Amino acid sequence: MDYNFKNIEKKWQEFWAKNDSFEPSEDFNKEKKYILSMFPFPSGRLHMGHVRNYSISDALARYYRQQNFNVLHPIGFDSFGMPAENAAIKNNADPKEWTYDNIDYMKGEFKSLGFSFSKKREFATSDELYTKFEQGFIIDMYEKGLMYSQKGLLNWCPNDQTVLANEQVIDGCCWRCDTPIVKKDMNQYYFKISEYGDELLSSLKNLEGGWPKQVLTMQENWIGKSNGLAFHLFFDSASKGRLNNTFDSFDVFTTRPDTIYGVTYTALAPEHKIVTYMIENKMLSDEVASKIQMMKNTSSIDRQKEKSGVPLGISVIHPLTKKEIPVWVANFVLMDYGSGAVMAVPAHDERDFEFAKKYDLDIKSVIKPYDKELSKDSAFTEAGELFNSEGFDGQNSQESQANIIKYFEDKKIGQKTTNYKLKDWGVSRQRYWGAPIPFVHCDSCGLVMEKKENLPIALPADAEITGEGNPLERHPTWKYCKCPKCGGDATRETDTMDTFVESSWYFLRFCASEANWEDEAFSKEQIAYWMGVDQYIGGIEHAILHLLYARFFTKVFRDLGYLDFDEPFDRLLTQGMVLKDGAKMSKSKGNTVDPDAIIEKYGADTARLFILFAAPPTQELEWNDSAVEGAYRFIKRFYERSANVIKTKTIPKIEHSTLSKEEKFARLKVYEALVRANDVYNEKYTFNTLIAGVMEAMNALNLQSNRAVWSEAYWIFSSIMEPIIPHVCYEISSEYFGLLNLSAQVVIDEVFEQDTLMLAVSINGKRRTEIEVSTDAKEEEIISLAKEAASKWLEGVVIVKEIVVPKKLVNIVVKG
RNA sequence: GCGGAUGUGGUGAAAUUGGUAUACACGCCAGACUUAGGAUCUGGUGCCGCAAGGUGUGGAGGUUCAAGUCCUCUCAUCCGCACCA
Repeated sequence: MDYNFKNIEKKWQEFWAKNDSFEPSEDFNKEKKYILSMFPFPSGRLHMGHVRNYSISDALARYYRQQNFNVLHPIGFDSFGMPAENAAIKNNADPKEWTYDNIDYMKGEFKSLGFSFSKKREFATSDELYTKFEQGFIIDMYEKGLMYSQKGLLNWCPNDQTVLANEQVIDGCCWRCDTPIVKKDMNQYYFKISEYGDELLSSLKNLEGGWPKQVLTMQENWIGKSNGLAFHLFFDSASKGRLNNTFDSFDVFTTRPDTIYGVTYTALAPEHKIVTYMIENKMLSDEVASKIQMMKNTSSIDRQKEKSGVPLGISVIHPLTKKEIPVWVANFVLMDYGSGAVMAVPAHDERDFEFAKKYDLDIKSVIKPYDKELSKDSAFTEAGELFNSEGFDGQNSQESQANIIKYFEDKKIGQKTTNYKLKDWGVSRQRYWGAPIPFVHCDSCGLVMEKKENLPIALPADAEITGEGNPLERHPTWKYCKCPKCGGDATRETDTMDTFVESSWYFLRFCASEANWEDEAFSKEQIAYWMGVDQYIGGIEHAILHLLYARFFTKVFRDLGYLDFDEPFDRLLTQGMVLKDGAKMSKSKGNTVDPDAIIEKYGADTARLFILFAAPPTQELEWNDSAVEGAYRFIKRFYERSANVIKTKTIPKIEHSTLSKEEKFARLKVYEALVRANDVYNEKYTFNTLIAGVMEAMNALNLQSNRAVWSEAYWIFSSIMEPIIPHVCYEISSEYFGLLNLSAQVVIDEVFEQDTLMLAVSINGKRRTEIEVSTDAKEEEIISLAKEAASKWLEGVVIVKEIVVPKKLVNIVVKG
């Protein structure tokens, strides 16, 4: 009866593989559950974060299978991306070979962990069959006007030699290699995600309850909606002349129209087109021009250190007071928000104040607090009462905002406007290992979409990857093609797509059964049945990027008519990180624990049990070697004590009333564990408490030796623990129960019925003693028992009140 | 600065949602079995105290018969965003 995990785990892994145990049914009348873990990048080996991620989803998938749901629990590989190319540069490897070798190895790891993934729906996003449909979608999006190309200032990573999306720039550095990014003027393709900004924001409401609050807030902040007033500031005639009449105005946006009368200067971003024009046409002194150039060259982090600016020597007219206002260039004005220009109200905005103090600009107060004096030493940024504001004097900030906007609109000099921080998603990358953008450049037809029947446009196998430039661009033949429209000589687009495009629809592809893979990306019917994902599980690091893009794609696909819902993921669980020695496991810190080594030493069940027992899934998990041993010991005991079980094809019938106290107690604990298990799998996901409940019940079982009680307990345990430690549970279940117990378990009430129960007795809320009372004892009876037991504490005091909380306690309130 | 969380034994963590604080596990201590134990089993283990008892969920107040849980203030830590006009 030795616990030989190696034999047991191998045996059941082979059994599951041979029986296709985890394939979803095509019967769409069954109730479904779609359980999805974020798919991995095939970096080579699984790490503990993966093991945690898939242990959680596997537990849910296996539970729902037992409950007779049709369960889709797929896995795939997010296999395009730069590490493959970097390996190619470093080791002269073929990115494709490198990727698919890694995938093979990781599939072996999945198997050795006993994860119940559907095998038949596995794919890698670098599969040409996946690229084929993705390219089709891109063409659709372009034709629908949801994708466009534009020259613009882009985030360029000099190390990775590619453009990055705004979302991929962290603190001014590349999200992947931490190299400071530089701005580069390039042509780039964009998805119009900003067009969906409002819906992406408003439908976050529908995710409340299902998604962690933190993620909702992060997305809300990222979208960054703000309402305000936009208007033109017109140059005075002298300034217009200086600008050769090329410009007569520029736009500004404010969320504080109530401060409009306090505008004393305005500021443009260093990259603003008027500034560029003035520099190019030598309208500024060399000194001023070089100062502006320096601002442009300064990274966004350094720009935050100190405000600086220069006057441009031109002025605009205040739209209401008609006064002249100087125009400055200021380093704190961002080109990519609003119009790249601001009206400055130093009296009521901290930045404007700081800038005005530094350059000795006018400060004009127009709002005062209701309850105190206006300070001259700082900006008053709160709401208050307007003054110095002509017809709006005396109004409060809030009402005046609406009134001032209306005034601008009535006079047709401005309008109510909504601004978003969310920018369009730049998706082209100058890299090899990605899905080619299926467009063709033709001298006579311009930009032409590839014909869908020619898809996929696959990568050439013989590209030279050196880390410099774009391998597709440099390939001797790949880019030369015929124009799909006129048939003339043309060239292919050599940019590839951001890998986040692949992960934005992979969950839809999983809904397609293998039989249809060649013909369609997915069918509407299959999608309608399987979507939305009932439970999505992954790391918080995807809170913005992936999860926002996937939501965007879902809405786009809806508008393209591919599907009929608005949000892809009904419930989201963001798992905590796996730590060792208080820090995130990482190769550079040398504090990693290799899953393969743990499996070799203790087996997959131990790894899974430890990971789910050590902390609730949403919390950080500290790796602890001796606690792993503890998990192993529990499984070993669990297995060895199954020797007490009698073989049976049904759950044993037990006459509860004939049992001893210990036997009754053991049954109580067993059924308490079952109740908790249902609660955990359906609602709470706190697997640690479920496991604790089973351990408690095991401890209680050990105090008695009734083999019927043991058998009933194991019938239930090997069912409710199977989602967590499947191999050993299958072993026990097949040995004693013919695998017939791996299904929904019925809670019986009689075990919870006790003859007597213990009530705590407290005096003034302080626990003093306890009493045993029969379950049908009357309240007076209980009180008198309690008084008797607590007599010691009742001498010389007056009883004010007696409170009986049924099945819990008696509280006696005393005075004196 | 704005936003989101989290603070409970030596450690990871429980607490049926206002009702016996510390379940379960790790660690530690003791005992048993052993030639031996880093195996296994049994028992103990919040803190102070010989005990009676006192005290205890970051801190200070409050509501309540009763607060880890609700309210007010406050401190600390972590995370995200950040010159967004």
